Amino acid sequence: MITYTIKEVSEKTGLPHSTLRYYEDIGLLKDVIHEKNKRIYTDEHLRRIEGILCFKNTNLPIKKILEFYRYEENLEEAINDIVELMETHEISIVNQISTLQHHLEHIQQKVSYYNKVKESLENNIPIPTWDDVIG
Amino acid sequence: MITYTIKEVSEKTGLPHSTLRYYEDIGLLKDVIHEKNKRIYTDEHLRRIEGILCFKNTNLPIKKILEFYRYEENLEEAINDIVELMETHEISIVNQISTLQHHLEHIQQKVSYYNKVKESLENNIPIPTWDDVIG
DNA sequence: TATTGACTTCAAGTATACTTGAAGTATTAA
DNA sequence: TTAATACTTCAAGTATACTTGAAGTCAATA
Repeated sequence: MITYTIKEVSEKTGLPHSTLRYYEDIGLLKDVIHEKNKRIYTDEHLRRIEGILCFKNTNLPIKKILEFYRYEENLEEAINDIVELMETHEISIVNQISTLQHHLEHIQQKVSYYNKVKESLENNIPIPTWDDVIG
Repeated sequence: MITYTIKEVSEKTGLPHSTLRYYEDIGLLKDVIHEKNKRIYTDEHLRRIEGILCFKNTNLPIKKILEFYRYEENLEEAINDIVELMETHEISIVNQISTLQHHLEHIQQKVSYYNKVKESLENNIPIPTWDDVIG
């Protein structure tokens, strides 16, 4: 079986050692082998970390990620909870994307505007108003 | 001039009183009029809060938002900084969107998978593996 | 054998962004 | 005039997610 040191896992996942230990402390990473005072990780741990990062990067709070894995351990009893958690999270991501897209347009307008301002200042011509550029 | 109480601003912006006071404390909201022991807000404040929320909702940290408004007060000297801040932020938002879109696909697969699991449990048929549903 | 390097634990500290609570003030309604 | 309402200040507390520091362990090389 292929195994990894904490350093290798850290490099592969981009998570610092401290975070890997922290995730283990709070029960997010389970069954990490402790042998001769060293942690040993397997591909299963790497997959789990990938999953954690997917949740984390979509702004699911750690408590909810923990909940998800608790449910997964009792799939039969918790199937409704797990489906609801996932569907709610899917909606959350869709909403996050549309919020970002909406605000992106506004930021792009700002980029336009301040570039025009910059140009005007460089050429010593009057600074445009927001409405000159955007309105 | 149209003015607003803290309550009205809170209702219009969705920000609690405490947050409006906090933003004022840290210098994010400026020139709020204090009259007869009450705060008075104008449409300019509302526009400023809109801007703050645009930045906040796109995950620009408060320190950077403060920086932006400090730059804006010295547009001529800080035009390069402000353009850089905005362009960097634009890129950040584009990256956030694509990260979310990428992870959304994975979450949608999970939704599919757990819905199949749920169905199987309800019909007393064997639970599919991930590869059965997704692979 | 000693020292180096890579790990270990555990408690305490940090960063960000607010929120809460206690005590006070001003305006209005009874 | 008293009581209710709606605000006010300011310090301290909270939530989330880690990070840091000090002191110790283990195996391998000098």
